[in-house]
Amino acid sequence: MENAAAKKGRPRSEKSRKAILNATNKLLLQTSVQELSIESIAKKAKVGKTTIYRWWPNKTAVVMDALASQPGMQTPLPTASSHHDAITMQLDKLIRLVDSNNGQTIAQLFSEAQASEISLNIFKDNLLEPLMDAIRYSIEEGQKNGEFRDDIEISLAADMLCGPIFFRLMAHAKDLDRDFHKTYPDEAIKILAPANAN
Amino acid sequence: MENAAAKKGRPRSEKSRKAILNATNKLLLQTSVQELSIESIAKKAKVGKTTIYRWWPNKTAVVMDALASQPGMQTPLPTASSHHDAITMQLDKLIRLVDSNNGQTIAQLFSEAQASEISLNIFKDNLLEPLMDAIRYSIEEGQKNGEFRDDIEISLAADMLCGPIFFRLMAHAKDLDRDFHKTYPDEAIKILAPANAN
DNA sequence: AGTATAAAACTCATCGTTTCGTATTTGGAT
DNA sequence: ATCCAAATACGAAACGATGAGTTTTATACT
Repeated sequence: MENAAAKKGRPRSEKSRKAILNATNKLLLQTSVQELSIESIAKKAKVGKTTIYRWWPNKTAVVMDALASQPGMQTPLPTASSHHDAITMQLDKLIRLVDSNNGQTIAQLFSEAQASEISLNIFKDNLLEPLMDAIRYSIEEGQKNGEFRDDIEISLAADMLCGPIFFRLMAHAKDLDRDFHKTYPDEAIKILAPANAN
Repeated sequence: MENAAAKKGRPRSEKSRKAILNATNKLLLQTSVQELSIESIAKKAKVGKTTIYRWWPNKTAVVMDALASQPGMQTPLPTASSHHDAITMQLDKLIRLVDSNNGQTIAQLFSEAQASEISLNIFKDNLLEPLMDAIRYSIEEGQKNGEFRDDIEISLAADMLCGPIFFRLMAHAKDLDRDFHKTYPDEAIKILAPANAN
């Protein structure tokens, strides 16, 4: 359906798309994802509601796109000299992400995802899994080369590294402070330290 | 307003209250907290919508009460022989809680709390903080008597113990499986092991 | 006598869909 | 190249459905 260069008619307006994502980002500075309505986006973007519904399945998808469209969301990590460093850098990046203006939005997206299977998948595919995959990969490689202890399941270790960050974001975001930034990654990675180390 | 034994007239109907909480619990087996409407509760409980609004401030409060009214939610922990054991038992209890029928409901309540300050406080006061307080207390005592290392902040350690459980509940509840039950508490508490141990 | 109750009607907001007339682009024919 | 017709996206408006939270009223209970 998506192939077939033989397609007539008017193409999707890139102008509308940008206006919509832009308006979404602006509105998110003032309201929560839950309070945000498709109608308000349409109004702010000076666009018909139909246009939004045509291109996105639901609100979560729009917000996710809007988030991704922000500059700075796509910056790759610098290469690390060890898997240990790679992981602390990834955790550091995650902490900065949830402590930014977008932190609340991310928490709210994660929340929306609890009510709808579709939203959960959108959230996972676009944000959570890429992040977790990278961490799981680093854990696996670090286990292979002996940097980490290998008597812990990879998926469990990844949850133990990332879980507390999301938990703090949702339970008491105030405490995502400088001290947490500084101490958490180093503290967390200890769970992977080989038994003979320390 | 709530005191004053000198009150004439009809008192609050305990029958209505139970019917409402009961209906809420039943409906929660079929729908998410987000989808649950006060109207549907009223209808199922054969009660006027007004009655619900008179006694609870919002949906979160009703659901919270309904959850607490279930048998098994109030069971105290057996006394532990050490703070180490106390914590693993508390973690075990938390895992059983979120892996029960109520797991999804708890995740959804946590989610609702992200959009509303009132809901967040209801959730924290009734569920999260009692739990976290107990764990923080055990950490503190264990640090005092030398059972745990004391070069980690109590609040951080508590988040590192509980965070992964909530994270798994919300991100991939399927993996709250028997293996997780069995391995997580023992694995998690290692973060508190003294440096010379192992 | 006083108050809680169920039921119903009400206002208001928003959702997601549908309809409609218009604007715009494309591909093919000339 | 130029024009035309088909195809499609567009904004605006209206729709029915749903549910929130309030108000009213007559009734039941203590």
